[in-house]
Amino acid sequence: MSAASIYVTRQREALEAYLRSVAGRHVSAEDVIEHFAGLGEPIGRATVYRYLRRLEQDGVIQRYVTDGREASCFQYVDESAEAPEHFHLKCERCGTLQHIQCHTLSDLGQHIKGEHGFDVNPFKTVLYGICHDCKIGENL
Amino acid sequence: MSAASIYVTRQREALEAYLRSVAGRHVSAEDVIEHFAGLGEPIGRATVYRYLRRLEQDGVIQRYVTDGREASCFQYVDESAEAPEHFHLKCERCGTLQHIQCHTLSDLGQHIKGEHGFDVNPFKTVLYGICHDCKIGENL
DNA sequence: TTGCGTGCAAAGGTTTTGCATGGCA
DNA sequence: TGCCATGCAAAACCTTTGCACGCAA
Repeated sequence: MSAASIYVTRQREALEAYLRSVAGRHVSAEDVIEHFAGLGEPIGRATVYRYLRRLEQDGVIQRYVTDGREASCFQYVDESAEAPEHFHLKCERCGTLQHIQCHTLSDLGQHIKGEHGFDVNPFKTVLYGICHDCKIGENL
Repeated sequence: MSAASIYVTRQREALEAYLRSVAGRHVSAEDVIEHFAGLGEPIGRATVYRYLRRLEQDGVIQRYVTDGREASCFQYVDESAEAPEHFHLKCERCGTLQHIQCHTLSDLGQHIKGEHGFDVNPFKTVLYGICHDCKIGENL
């Protein structure tokens, strides 16, 4: 599936290793850049963006957009490991992004596929709403 | 609910009328700007953005983000009329955005609220995946 | 008259692109 | 050696902000 990757460079190995190391979490391009800058072996902005885009096209990572001005986030698509199918829940109030795993959501995917002919990608999808804490805090 | 609106101006009336006239569809800020430019009575960029943000905060319209670089889209929240609770489906391949109305999705909202304490906002949420046509076209 | 609303232009943040150089195979 | 990958800076894109002027109340 990674037929596109022809040359193996220091930057690529470092980037892929880093992304794999944060497989459970979500990181932004800026996070990646800062990470390597902090390590003393910086990787150029353009390289990071180019590589992230490429990995996304290859299906190795998933990009998902959260809100308005905020940057995109990326996440390793680890088919085998401890990051199984899950959805993102983003609170419109406090901005918290949480992952949930729930068979009802898988059922939903089946339903939409069957009834509406649309194959939902749970990794990319972000459900918006108000989280528990915010709802209590504002007793709405 | 629109306690914030103090002055009534030509621009505001025109903007709100336009947004209401496209209640079913989704429009971007650019769409709005071009619409009035085409009419020969242009409204300044800043005014459009400021007003859209304000309407969003007042709950009159909903903003939802689709993909990466693309601009935000807006949509009138018409509680009473022919735009009842629905979800957005965006195809990752062809970019088409469709609306679906489906009680299973409402059920999902109930479930997430009950089980996960999260109150989903269907207007803002965009489900990503591959649409029927693209799936057939690429026979995946 | 008061002060919110408007519009222009400039700034801001994120992502892409042009181009010369570097490094894998 | 050939050609992809890198990095810098500049451009592109969407959105916000500063500031002076206009206009509703």
